Formats: sequence, C-alpha cells, structure tokens
Amino acid sequence: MILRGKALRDQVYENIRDRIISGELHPGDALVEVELAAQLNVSRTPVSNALVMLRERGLIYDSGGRMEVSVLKLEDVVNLYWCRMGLDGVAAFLAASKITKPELKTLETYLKAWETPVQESDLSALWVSDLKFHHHIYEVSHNRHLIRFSEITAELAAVYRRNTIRRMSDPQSGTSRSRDDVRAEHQAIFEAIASKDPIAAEHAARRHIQMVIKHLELADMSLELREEPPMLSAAPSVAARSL
Amino acid sequence: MILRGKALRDQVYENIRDRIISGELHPGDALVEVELAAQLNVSRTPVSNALVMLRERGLIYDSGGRMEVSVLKLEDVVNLYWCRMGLDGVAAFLAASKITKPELKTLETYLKAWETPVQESDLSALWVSDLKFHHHIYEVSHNRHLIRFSEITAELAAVYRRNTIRRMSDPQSGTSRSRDDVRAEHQAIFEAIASKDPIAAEHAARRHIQMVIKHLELADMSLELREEPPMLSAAPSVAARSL
DNA sequence: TACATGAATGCTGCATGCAGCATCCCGCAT
DNA sequence: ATGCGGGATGCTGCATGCAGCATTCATGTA
Repeated sequence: MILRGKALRDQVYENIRDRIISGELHPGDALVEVELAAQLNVSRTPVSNALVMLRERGLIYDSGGRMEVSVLKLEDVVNLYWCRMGLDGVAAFLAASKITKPELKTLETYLKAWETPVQESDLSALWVSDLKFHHHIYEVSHNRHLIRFSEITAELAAVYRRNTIRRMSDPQSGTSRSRDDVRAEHQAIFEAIASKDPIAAEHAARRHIQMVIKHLELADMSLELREEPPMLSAAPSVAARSL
Repeated sequence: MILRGKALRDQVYENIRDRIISGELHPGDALVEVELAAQLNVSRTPVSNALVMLRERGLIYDSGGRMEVSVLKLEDVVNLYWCRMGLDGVAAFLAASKITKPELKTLETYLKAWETPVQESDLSALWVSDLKFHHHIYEVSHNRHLIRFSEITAELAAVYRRNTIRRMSDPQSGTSRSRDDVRAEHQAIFEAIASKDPIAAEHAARRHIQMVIKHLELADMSLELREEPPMLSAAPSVAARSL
C-alpha cells in the first residue's frame, strides 16, 4: 500500500505534496506528524523528514512550531513568475543553443497538444501539456540547477493554480486567456528554439511569462470585484481547516 | 558550545554547510552521521535532518546510501551562473523599479568597498562585499522566492570558489580579472538601479554575470594547461577522504 | 462580567534501540 | 595467482520513548 523499493520519507514527501497540490490539504492547514503518520501507516520519523523537505521547497512553513500549508497570495505567485521569467528565459536560450533533432521532435509533440481541440471541461489535459512543454525546454538545457529550480517553482505554482483554478477559468470572468493566445506564444518559443536562435528564444519565453503575470493580476482584480458571494468553488476552507 | 535557542538541526546544518564552504570538508568526502553527531555532541537525529536539508540544497548528494559532499565541476558552476544570470537580471530589474532612498544608500556602501584599496592577501574581504552587494539587490527586490534562490546559488558557488580560490587568484595564471573590471561592472549596475532604469539594470546585471562565466571558463582552461604538477593547494583530497 | 492564573493537553524536537543492506575483507578453491 | 564465496562490519532508515514548550480551557477572584 505504501511500500516500495524507495525510501519511505520520499514517498511521504510525494504523498503530502500531491495532497497539497490536489487541494485535499488547504492553505493554512496544520500538518500534524502523528496524524499523517497514522494515515500513511508509518512512524513519525519519515513524516518529520518529509516535512523538512517540504519546508525547504516552500510548500509548507513553520508557524511557531506547527507546520502549515503555505498560503500563497497573489503577490507571492507574481513573485514566483518573476523568477520563472528569468529562469525560463535562460532555459530557452540554452535550449536553442544545443537542442538536438529528436529533442526538438519531442518538444513539437507537446506543442501540438494545444492545437487539438479539447473539451472545455478537460482543462487539466492542457495544463499537463503546458507543464511538459516548459519542462522539456528545461531538460534540453541540460542544466541540472535550472531543472531543479523549475521543479520547485512548478510545484509552488501548481498549488496556487489549484486554489484558483475554478475561479481563474470561470468563463464569466472574461479574463481567461484564450487557448489561441497561449498556443501562439508557445509557437513563438518553439520556432525560435527550432531555428537555433537563442536570443529570440529567450525573448519569446520571457514574453510568455510576462503575459502570464499580466493575466494573473487582471484575473485577481476581476475576482476581487466579484468576491462578494464568498467563493463558489470547492468546500469552504474554514470547515476543512477545523478538521 | 553548541546550544542556543535555535533548533539543533539548523545549527548542525549551518555547521556542516560552513565546513563544506570553508574547505574543511572536501568534495567527495563521506558524511557519516555518527561521526558528525559525535563531533557536535548531539544525537544522530538532528544530523540526519541537517543532511536532508543539505541534500535539498545540493550541497551534498546521495551516493547509494552514503551522503557525500558534492563535487562541483566547472560545468556545474557555469550552469549555476547561467541561473544567476537570469535571477540577478530579474532582481536588478525589480530593484530598479522599487528601491528606496535608504536602500540605495546601503547599496552604495557595499559598492564603495571596492574602491578602497585592499591588501592583495585579503581577497576574502572583497568577496564579502561582493556577496553583500548582490544580496542586497535581491533584498531590495522584495521577492522572497528570488531571495531564496539567490541564497541557494550563493552557497553552491561559495563551495566551488573555495575549492578553486587559490588556483583562481594565482597571479601567475594571468586570468584573474582586475578589481577595476569588477568594480566598473558593479558601478554600472548601481547607477542603473539608482536612476530607476529597470531595463538598464537588468542588462548591466546580466552583463556582469556573463563576464564571470567567461572568466570561469578562461581560468579553467589556463588551469588545465598548468595542471601537470597535480595541485598546489591545500592537502591532497585523497588523504582527507580516507580520514 | 471580565480578567488573570494555573493545570491539562497536545505537539514538536531530540535521543536511542533495532533491523536491514551494502561493503569489505579474508579464506578457500581452482 | 586469481576468482569466488561467506562472514563480519558499519552505516543508514525506521520506530519509539521522553522531555520541554506552547496553547487552551477552566476556575477563581476582583
């Protein structure tokens, strides 16, 4: 059930991380070692280690002894994407410098996913493609530090995305970017990399993130205006928190 | 001796980190929990936790169960500085956007340290100024993720610097950058930030890191040419390893 | 009624015991 | 001499015991 060849603490880490990203654990929720240990049928030790790892990556934080799921405000996520702008830019630059034929073909595969029509409901499929596309550029950079940072930022961004997904993608908000916009930006990145033009690639990658940041701020503004009816998504976080 | 108000594991983390950076622990050295615990008069638990933290930050790595001090090759460090180029650029951009008068004054203080003549022997003083200068730009960006990444990269770079310091600064190598070069680059960054010109600031910051990368590669080349007499610095790592 | 004080609870952090695994060394056989 | 095998060693990872600290709740007093 929870046993494999891998180290227990890593499994616990992944489990908690996924539960945070999936929204099962809400921002602000306290992470109690004995509870988690009981849930996963392990002792407190691997849980404690996993919490240290989670803290190192910013997914949880130390609230005076208690560990709690990080609460990412818009400012945090915008800050996160500022990092991404720098990192994605460099990754695209390096990728354009050294990408190989087969790597390029793989990248094209992820790009194409945006062209095939997708159900409105199945936005998650697009996200996966999006993640794969960007991650592959990092892989191609063959820069392990860059890859590490991309993973950290991706995990953090995923948490925020989860907690705002329904709100962000709400068609009524009118702030959702069209898939075509995103696709076009990805296309530009891809073409610059394909034509081995590092400067153009970096430029395109940065431009893409700039649009994301712009959209984040716009969406947030529109949300605040409509925030009167508390929140239409998921279970009220208050209830979950007291659990 | 080792007790304070802070958590033991954090103290252990700092202790080991500093010993890695100072060169007391060499790349490839095995980190044995019981040994470290005995040296610091603590149990294995906080040591184990510290090792998890160190691993998360890339200072050590898992070598099939054993934890060993990371071995940073030139390629790794160049990769690290590619990250820095993206991050420093963004930090400078943000700093130029929002720096305040007092913050600017502080930054100028660190800049000035490069103007006062320093003994050839006391290069470490310059490094500290260098670190403070760059770190302050990150602080001013008021972006906690950016600050985090800067600390991670700075720690890793410090390890490499330690292991190449004597070689790099060897006057005979002829590859050392003059202090004036560095000072001029810092000056450019400072002026762009002072004049609240984000684009110029990012440009200057990136240019600075580009020079660092260039210098790293040059220095390494010249080292390889003179590498015949194994290594003139420190104790042979073989001996230290078997210790 | 409001505030202060003290006890009980619950959780973390550290220490230690235990088992499993890999490594290394030595001896034996080819 | 070399290669193979078995035993001993040492280390990690996990479990658990223990103490200290903070929070909370209840009770007593102003």
